[in-house]
Amino acid sequence: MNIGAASRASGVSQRMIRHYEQIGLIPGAARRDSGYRDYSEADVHRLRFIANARDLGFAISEISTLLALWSDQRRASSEVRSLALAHAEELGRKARALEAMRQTLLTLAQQCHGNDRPDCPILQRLED
Amino acid sequence: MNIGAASRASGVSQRMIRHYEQIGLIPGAARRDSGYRDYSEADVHRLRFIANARDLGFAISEISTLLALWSDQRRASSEVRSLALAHAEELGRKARALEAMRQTLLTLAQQCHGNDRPDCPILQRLED
DNA sequence: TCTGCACCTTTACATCATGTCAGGGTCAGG
DNA sequence: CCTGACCCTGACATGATGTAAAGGTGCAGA
Repeated sequence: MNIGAASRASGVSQRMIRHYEQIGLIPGAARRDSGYRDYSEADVHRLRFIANARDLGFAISEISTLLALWSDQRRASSEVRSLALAHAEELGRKARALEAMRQTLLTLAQQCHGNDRPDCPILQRLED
Repeated sequence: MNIGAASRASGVSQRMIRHYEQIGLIPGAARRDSGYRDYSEADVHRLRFIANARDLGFAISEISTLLALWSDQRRASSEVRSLALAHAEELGRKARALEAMRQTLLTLAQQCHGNDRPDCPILQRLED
């Protein structure tokens, strides 16, 4: 399977497939005589795994660990679980930070009459 | 005031002060004969404004607009308000996305007994 | 006055994940 | 054999920020 087909089958862009290969997240693909990369079903399976992990917000370094655990038949599921929980906590931190910013902005916007006069508590707050 | 003092007074790193100057977010600083940048209290005030806006998650392009509105005495506060509300909505979108990822991970982790056996619903889910 | 240290200057490279473009080679059908 | 679709590598861009190198400046103390 050429890279285009592998990309369509996995949902990972050709650009990122080559990138993942370059940074060592996935092994170098087999090559045809022409130099074209050649992917197996197992390769596509791994790419889908990566795409799903990315969708859950895992960073490449975390995915690298997940891939190792995935292919380790003797792995302990507790390792995967604690990685997932740590990541969930990190996501929660980020979500709460964004939410706090949002609340601040909403409060300020509420205090801003939003007419065509120049005074605005939002700008005043930014000056402090 | 040299850049180091301006940095300490505003909370913006020297690196970012120079960067903001380079990308045109702030005007080029006055220079001494030595070539050293020289900052006024007004310059520091503007840098603090930028730092506060960054803390609220505004992107540089949005801050550029905010700075223009800030220095425009004839501005309408409604412009500032709608910019803030649009940004708040964007923050909400991102926060909800992170929260959805987090919930997915928590659900999966709950289904994972987390012992030393290899089967793990988290990894299974990533395979789909 | 010389010396040393703290500060300043510019330039460049790194991050992270991803897009896009350029300049070329390959393959398959008509 | 030509054409269009595909593939290759390499390079540049994003956004916000850090760090490092190589060199000039300014001031205080010996």
